[in-house]
Amino acid sequence: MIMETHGDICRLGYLRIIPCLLEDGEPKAFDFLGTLLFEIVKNAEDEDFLIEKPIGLITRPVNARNYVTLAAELDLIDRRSQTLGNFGKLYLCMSSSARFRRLVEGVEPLKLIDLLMLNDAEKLFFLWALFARDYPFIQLIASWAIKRGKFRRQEAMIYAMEEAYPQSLKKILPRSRYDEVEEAEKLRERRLTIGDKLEWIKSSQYAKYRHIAPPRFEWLVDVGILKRSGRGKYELNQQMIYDPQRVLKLASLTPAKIEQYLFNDFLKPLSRLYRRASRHDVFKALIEVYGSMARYFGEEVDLRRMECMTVLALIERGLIAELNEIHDSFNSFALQFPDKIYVSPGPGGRSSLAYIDIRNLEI
DNA sequence: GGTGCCATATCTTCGCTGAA
DNA sequence: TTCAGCGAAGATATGGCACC
Repeated sequence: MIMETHGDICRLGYLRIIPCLLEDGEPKAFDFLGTLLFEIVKNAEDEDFLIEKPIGLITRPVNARNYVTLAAELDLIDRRSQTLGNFGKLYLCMSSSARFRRLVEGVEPLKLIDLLMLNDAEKLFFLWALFARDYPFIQLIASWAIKRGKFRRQEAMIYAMEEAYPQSLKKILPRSRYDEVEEAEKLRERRLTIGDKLEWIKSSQYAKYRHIAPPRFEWLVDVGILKRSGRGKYELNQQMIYDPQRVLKLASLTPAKIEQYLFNDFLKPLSRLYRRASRHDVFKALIEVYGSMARYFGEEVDLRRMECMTVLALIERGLIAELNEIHDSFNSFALQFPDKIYVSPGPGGRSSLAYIDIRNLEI
């Protein structure tokens, strides 16, 4: 679960720049990254887009820095080494990252709308990262939001902080930190003792609410589940590419089961938007994804992750294939080219590692 | 009244120095 | 060589305020 958030960090789109800043492999202090991020985005203009009054814009180095912290929480950055984290490496394996590389290199400027809006593959990527890293808080919030359909921010904050937050802490914190759970369970009681609304809004408890709950609803807007319907109001996004019932199912799963569902049944509604990938498409995408992943993770790459990334790579090309199909294809390619494609057990036997000799493989 | 943005106080970690 | 003490730098939590 993401423990550090700030009211500023509402836009996931900015996070795509951060892995590109770390691609050289050199460790970078968070303040330095924040300054770089600020310098890159400060000149992005877009008068048409600004009419919609988007929130969470980077306007100062200090809020750019808060985005760097969020990137670390989402494992785009590895906090200890201050280099690329696992999700940061995975994002760089997507072809969608190319334009942010060019932006960082100063080759191609981008408009504000390009910095903030995610394409479908990126929406799925961030949904994956959020549900994996903010478990179980984001799941509870997403379920509540879908069941409500339409709601005000105030009521959403109350639910998030007084129900979802204590439940989530209870699930993830060890017994030694049970006092934090007990503190969270008293939030409602404490709020109710503050009679005056003005006093409530000025209270430190309200300040805490503002920094923890609202960004999460904005993230659900960015991944396409919710949409803003006026100041401080949200509703279900009727144009969402997903099926709300499948989002509810996804929100009920433990992190270990998320990938299996997200990249299989969850994708079925996308079939009406994308052309079915052929075996040749799948093979080509697998080889390319392997090539990218080998660059960041070494020659033996996590098979499951490679297959998930292949789903995203196909969506980037306007094609769709589910994880099970990709897995079957990989197995048949491994049988066809046993000397060039093989799988070995990963550390601890939990995952499988794939190796593909791409130099001598004819597609 | 509610929201979004910005600043800063406080806490934590890191790294250097010198004494044992 | 180890470790305590200290200052600096970095990280985090919270509060204030302008504006809608």
